[in-house]
Formats: sequence, C-alpha cells, structure tokens
Amino acid sequence: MTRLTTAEKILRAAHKLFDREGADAVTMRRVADAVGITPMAIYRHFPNRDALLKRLSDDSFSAVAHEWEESARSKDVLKRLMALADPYLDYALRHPHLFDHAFSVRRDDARLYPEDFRAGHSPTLNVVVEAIKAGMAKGVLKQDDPYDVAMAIWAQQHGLIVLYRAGRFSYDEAQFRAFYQQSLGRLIHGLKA
Amino acid sequence: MTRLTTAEKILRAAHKLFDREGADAVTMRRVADAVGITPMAIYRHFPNRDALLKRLSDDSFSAVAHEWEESARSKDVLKRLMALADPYLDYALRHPHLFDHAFSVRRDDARLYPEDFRAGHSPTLNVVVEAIKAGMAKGVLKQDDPYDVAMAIWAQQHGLIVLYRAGRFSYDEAQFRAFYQQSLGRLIHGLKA
DNA sequence: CGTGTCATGTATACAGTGTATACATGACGA
DNA sequence: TCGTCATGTATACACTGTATACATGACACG
Repeated sequence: MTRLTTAEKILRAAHKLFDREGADAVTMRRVADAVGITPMAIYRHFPNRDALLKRLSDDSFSAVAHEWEESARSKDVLKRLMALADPYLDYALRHPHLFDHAFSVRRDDARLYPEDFRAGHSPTLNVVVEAIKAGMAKGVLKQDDPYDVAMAIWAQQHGLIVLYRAGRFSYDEAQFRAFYQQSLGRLIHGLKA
Repeated sequence: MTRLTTAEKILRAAHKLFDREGADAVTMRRVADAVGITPMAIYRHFPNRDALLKRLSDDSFSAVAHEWEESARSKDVLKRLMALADPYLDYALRHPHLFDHAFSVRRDDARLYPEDFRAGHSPTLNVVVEAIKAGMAKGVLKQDDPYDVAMAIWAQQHGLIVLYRAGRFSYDEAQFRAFYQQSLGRLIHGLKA
C-alpha cells in the first residue's frame, strides 16, 4: 500500500460516494468526513465542488479510453465495429452515475463536432473512424463521410444507454446488452456496401 | 383573460423559470415570489418540489404528443418516418431544460420497453410503429420486429439530441437539424427492403 | 540556532435550500 | 351564529457550498 496524498484520498472518497449513490451524495462534508479532514480543507486541493466532480468523471472516463483502443484488434471490420461498442456499454453499466454525469453536464472544454473530431482530437472516436475508413477502403462499407458515420453510431449507442439509464427498459443487464448489440447491428447493416 | 387558480399560477410561474433557467432555478421561494404567495403555500397544491417538477415536464411533454400524431399524415412511408422525427427535435430545441429533465430523471410511472410499448401504451411510439408496420406490409421496409426498429430509431434521435444538449456540437440549430435528419436517413436507409 | 515563508489544515459564519409544524383567516352550510 | 374546511402565513430546522480569518508545522536561509 503506497502512501496517498490528501488530494488522492479526497478523490477516492468522492469516487466511492459518486459510484454508489450518485452526484448528489458527493457533498463536501461527506467527502471530508470520509477522508478525516474538515470540509474547507478540500478547497486547498480543488477550487470548488464542480471542479472536484469534473475531475472525477474525467479520470474515470479516460480509464475507459484504454480498454477502448484495445478492442480495435479484430481484422474483420464489421466485427471490429461491434466490438468497439462494448467498452462504452461496459463503462455505463459499471459506473452508471459517473456516466450520467459525464454526458449530462455541459463543460467548456468538451470536444466539439465536427472540428475537434475531424482534427483527430478525440482518441476514442478516432478508433471508430479508423475502422470505418478501413471498411470503406476494402469495399465492405459504402462510401460515405466516415466522421458523420461515426457520430451516427455513437449517438445510437448513447441514446440507448441514456434511455436505459432513465429507466425506460424493463430489461436486465444481459437482455439490454443483447438489445443494444442488435440495434447497433441494424444500423451497421445499413452502412454495408 | 380567464381567472387562474393558484395551482395554475404556480405551474405557470414554475414553467417560466424552468424554461428560461433550468430546473435548478425552480426553487420554492422563487416560484412563490413570482406568484405572490409564501413558499409554504405551494405545499397546499403540490406535495413537494419533485412532484411540481414532474407535473411540469409531464404537461409540456404531452403537449408535444398532439403535434406528433399530426405529423403522421404523409402517404410515403419513408417521408412519414422522417417527418415523425421533427416534432421530437422541435420540442427539444424549444424547451431544452424541460427536455433534459423529462429524460434524465427516473420516474416510477415511466412506460417500460418492451411490455408497455408492445401493449400500445405509448401514444407517441405507436405512431412510429404504425408507419413501420405499413412500410413492411408494402414491402418498402425489410421484414423485422417493428417495435425493436422503432426503439432503434428513437434511440438514434434521442442520442443525437442528448449529445447536442450536452454541448458536443459546434453546430447552430439549423446545422444540427440537417445533421440530425441526415443521420436518421442513414439508419432508415439500412431498414429498406 | 532563530526566523521568515509557505503549504496545509481548522473554526466560524453566512446565505441559500426544502420542508415540518403551528397558527390565522375567511367562505360557506346548518 | 357557529363549526368546518380550504387556503394562506410565520417560524424554525437541518442541510448545502463556500468566504474569511486564524493555526500549525516543515523547511530554506541568515
């Protein structure tokens, strides 16, 4: 067990609360209690509560980016596109509250479509775009704007998960996962040459 | 100008705040001030703040259902499906805060997929399903489960709007509308026979 | 050895929140 | 005239984020 800085302790305590009970449970007083300091001590490490929450969702989301890139191994382009959808769903199911927060809160530094994505500033979408470009080059996919196609795929996945998170499905996780893949398959099928 | 009951005044004042500044702006004290009563008087008409917010989003969303049904007139099935997407986007653009709230908050009485939708309990999705069934009967659309297809379409629309609302696009409203229709067109294209 | 300086913590206080509780007022039917 | 009931007010409480002022201890430098 390595020594933790206070800032790290704060992040861990806040992450725990966030994961288990959602953003509303992450109050300065509860985090401080969990760490064993006073609430105001948190302000020595984070400018305010919003910055703390933002840091939490940034960190946990960037952890997913790595799994993502490793899902891009399969040679079959269509299978690769399907496989790329899994880490996104996995993350949403494993950290539902963080997922909610990461995409429901406006942030000024968010990457913007199209310019930032077309410039390759999104490591996650880049992987999808690469797969799409490869598919188009091989003639497996229809010629189209790969970035627009990637966004359409992302939106499809995201929309399903948001509706699931909002309690619109009676499916359990396994059933929803099947439905998610089936829906995505429909979209990808329409993109084939 | 007809006489308004206090409950109606409360709803109007709250709606105004909600529409302009979002859910956080709807505090009991601000609503009460706008109506000209004390905060506690609101509790004579609504059990608590959550119930007031829920009532607001229910009301404003059901207003959209009517426009929706009237969009189902075109004879060409494909055009009809595209036209059905417009009221949803219109609502989201005109009442962004209410839209956010209506779909980000879990509610116990929400209709559940699949059972409630397949039983025809959702007037809005029913219209989409009818168009899809007609398309499949005419041979314009591939044979498929019409409810699953309707959900895939809904998720596509919803995902795009949620990402737009979360500030992921640099598009203005007109540009985003074009992108929205283009994305939907891609999905529908894949459903054709 | 002092003795600043600075990072890091605490203590207190304030304005804002939802809402529980107790009381007031006025309309209306018997 | 006298309940009764719907509708309002007044006050208070626990909780929130955080501004402000002060304390403490480690460390570099004369």
